[in-house]
Amino acid sequence: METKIPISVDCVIFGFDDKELKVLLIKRSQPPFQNCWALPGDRLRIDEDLRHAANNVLDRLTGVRDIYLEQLFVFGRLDRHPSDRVVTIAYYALVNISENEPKPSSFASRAEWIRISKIGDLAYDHRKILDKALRRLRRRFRGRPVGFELLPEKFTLSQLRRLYEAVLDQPLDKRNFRRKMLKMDFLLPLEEKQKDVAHKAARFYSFNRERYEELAAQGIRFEF
Amino acid sequence: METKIPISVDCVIFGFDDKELKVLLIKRSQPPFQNCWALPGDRLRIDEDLRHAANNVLDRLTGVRDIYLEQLFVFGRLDRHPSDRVVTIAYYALVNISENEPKPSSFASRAEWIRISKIGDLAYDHRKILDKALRRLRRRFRGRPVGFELLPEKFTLSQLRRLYEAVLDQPLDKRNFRRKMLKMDFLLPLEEKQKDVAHKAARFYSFNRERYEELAAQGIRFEF
DNA sequence: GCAAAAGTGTTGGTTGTACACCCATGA
DNA sequence: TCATGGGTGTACAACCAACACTTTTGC
Repeated sequence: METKIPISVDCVIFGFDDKELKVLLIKRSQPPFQNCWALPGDRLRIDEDLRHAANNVLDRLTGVRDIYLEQLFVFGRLDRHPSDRVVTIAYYALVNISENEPKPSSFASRAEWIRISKIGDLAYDHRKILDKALRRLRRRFRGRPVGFELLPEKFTLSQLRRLYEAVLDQPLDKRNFRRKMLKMDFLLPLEEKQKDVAHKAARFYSFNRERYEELAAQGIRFEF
Repeated sequence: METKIPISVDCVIFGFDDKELKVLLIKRSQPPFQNCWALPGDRLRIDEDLRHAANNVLDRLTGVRDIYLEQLFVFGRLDRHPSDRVVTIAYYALVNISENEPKPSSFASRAEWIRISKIGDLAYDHRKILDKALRRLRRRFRGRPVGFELLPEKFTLSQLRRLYEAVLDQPLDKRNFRRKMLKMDFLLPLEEKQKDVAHKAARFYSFNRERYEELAAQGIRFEF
């Protein structure tokens, strides 16, 4: 009985443009699913480490590189691929859109940031993979402070709040949000403020990752 | 470039004997890692669905069958197998020890429930897999009411508390635990009480899964 | 001066935590 | 009658949700 099976990796890359949550998709230039939108993904080679493979695939198809990919789930239904049996390992990541301009290549004729709300069906079972990634993302946002990867280095508390509102898909009270976040004590207030805005300039903050790790190591729980 | 890769499935099966958390292990009768303890696991066949494969493997090696296995993680380091490259998909489950007496067969010379605290190193990277499963188990126990699978159908609140104490590895206040659990309103108090115990007989409860699903569907969060 | 977003406190209700004694039972 | 675990209540602290006005800025 055959026990060697093709494995692929697929990447769900989330970005945020200060208003909406987006995902990095490619348009396939080849069958199967020619001209369909799909998650960037390709076969795993036998000498590739899994996470490296995911990074390589992503780079090959979209030019996005060197990001931290986290394993999401394995999808292995017998019928998930139209011809072969292919087991796919899905990875996901959060990145800053403005620092990751996609450039299509290989079998991707296009590679673009697409708004979540505009995404319909995708190639293979990629829509299911995306939905799973979205559920995971929401759970993560409630359970601990993530998502700083989706923002620029310096951000205002309103930007951070809008991100949470976009991901959790619900409005959040400005004052309570601010208090809760600042109490956690891993946001570093900067001297710098917004400029050229038609309203009171907001203070910038940066995420103090070291402080966060320190607190997390002490077992502190950051519920949201 | 070769892109077909052997895949295996490994199962981390947790049980609880009213005192300690245990895991179902096999002793391998074949190389590699002959005579080492290992998680029950074997190759995935090309026509097997993933979860079925995990159930089949578990049944073949230990006789434990028809349990709900949840996907844990994929382990795919290039060096995790001494000769080939094998990517493994780990599954985990919680079962009631007294209803799942292991019977070794196939390449398992033994199949036993082993106390977590007694487990040293295991074959392959199985120790790492076990550690990951333990971390997941603890997180699950905090985040929602799980673990009823580890108990008999009817159980006392003390049994439930001892389970939580064993998994979370910390003592819990009797009164607070009781209040918190009962407030969640998915434990069904039964008329039946303990018998032949040298102290006041405790009331039995059962887990009202329907009520739980109903509450969960309403978006109620059960933090512990 | 107006539109737009920033920033700021208080209150009432809920929840979590710490803690100690009496009860029922079998040996 | 003693040892064992079952079962119960309260008080204080911490946390959360709801809510409105003043400030700064560019146009």
